[in-house]
Amino acid sequence: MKEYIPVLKRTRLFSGVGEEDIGAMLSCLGARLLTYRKGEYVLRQGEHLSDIVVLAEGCLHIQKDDYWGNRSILGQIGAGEIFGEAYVAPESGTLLNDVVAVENSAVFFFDVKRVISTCSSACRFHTMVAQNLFYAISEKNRGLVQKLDYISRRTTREKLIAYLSEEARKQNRAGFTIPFNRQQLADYLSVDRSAMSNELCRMRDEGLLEFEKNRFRLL
Amino acid sequence: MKEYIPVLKRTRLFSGVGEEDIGAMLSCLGARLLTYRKGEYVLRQGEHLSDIVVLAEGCLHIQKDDYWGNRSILGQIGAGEIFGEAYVAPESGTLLNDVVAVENSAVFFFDVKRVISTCSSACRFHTMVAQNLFYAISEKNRGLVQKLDYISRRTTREKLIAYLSEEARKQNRAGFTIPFNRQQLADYLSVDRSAMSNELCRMRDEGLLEFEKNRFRLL
DNA sequence: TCCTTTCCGTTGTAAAAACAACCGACTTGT
DNA sequence: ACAAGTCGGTTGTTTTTACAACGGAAAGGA
Repeated sequence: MKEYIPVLKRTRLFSGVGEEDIGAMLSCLGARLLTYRKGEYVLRQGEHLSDIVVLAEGCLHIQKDDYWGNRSILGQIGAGEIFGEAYVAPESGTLLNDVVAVENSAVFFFDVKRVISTCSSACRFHTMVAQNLFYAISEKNRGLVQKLDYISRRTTREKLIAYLSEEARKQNRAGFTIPFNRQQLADYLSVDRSAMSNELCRMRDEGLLEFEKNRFRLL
Repeated sequence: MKEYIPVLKRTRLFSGVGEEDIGAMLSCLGARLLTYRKGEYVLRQGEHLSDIVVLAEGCLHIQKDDYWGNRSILGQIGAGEIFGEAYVAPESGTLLNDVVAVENSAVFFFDVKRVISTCSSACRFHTMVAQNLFYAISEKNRGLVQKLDYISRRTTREKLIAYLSEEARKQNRAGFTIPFNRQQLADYLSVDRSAMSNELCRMRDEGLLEFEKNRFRLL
């Protein structure tokens, strides 16, 4: 476990906490470290979860098989990232997805009850970890609300406008770059790539915007 | 402020806390109570927010005007409900929506920093309120992930299947009722009502399911 | 340099959704 | 009992998307 403390130190959850303090806190947080081989399931859809999951090493996929066996990959978890925050409330429903190791991986599990109840012993930074977790969920929440705002538009054009306007506003200038290539943007907005590419060019021809690669300018 | 303590007692945030303890906690949580007349803005898109908002009385709409002035209503806040959890992280982006009073309303604002940092004085239930908030966000998060899972499907049929399967699984029986009428379900899934109604009947004719009003049975 | 891969625009076709409009059943209030 | 409103199904038309397939440009590696 100790060997991963430098990794933990760089995570959102332990931001602002020193390595010695992390080491001292591990038992107090009920930390468990498990390793998985490529292809193994870390969590399964339908299970209950009462731990916050932090990936120390490797790569996980969040995926779902529908009842015809079609698999869709909803997300990826890289080293240092958190998972499970949405499922740890006492009355929470079960996991909505499978989590599978796509590389050999090392995974920390922290008992959420012990994370958010400050312990009686003298963990100086326990409160900070709890707050980090709180803020992490809060920001994830905002990201979900935003994505939902884009995706709930009816047409591809509306989705693009919603996304690009927000990105322009956020970067606060006429020209801005987006962190996606075409395929990734299409996946993010849940539309077909070629249809989206089509729509983008049509909007350009109508004089609504300009673009080159992932650099855009709204007119 | 005191007159709303019975209302607060029934909220998710103060669940498990007695009225006297709530009263004692109000100042310690940095509570402010503001009233709004019907039509007034409570919060505006683009603002920063560092408070958790609890509606004590009235009704608020979460809405957004796009840059052509088209207004869309994304949600409603009823008495006792919480808002703002997605925006209170220190580095969080600004509010993505307007919040408007559609009735005369009374609104509590709680400084989020004071909610999640247990105070030095002897607020016995402060920790419980912080945990309640944490779990509330966590569950809201799960709801968003789930909705996103439905809406990101390409066709109306796929959205319906995703939603109905999950609802069947959740209620754990072949027959189940949904908490929406047709228009509300269409709004929730972000599709056209008549197109959805069409698709539902087509699925029924194909023998995939049966329904009557808001009672369904998957076959 | 040559080969392979990735990225992105383009086209055509088939499928699906949006939209508008209408109807009958049922509820609700007066 | 009547009028008004809500709800859900249906139809037909137009718009939009998905899908498959192709080609050229650019990037990267052997």
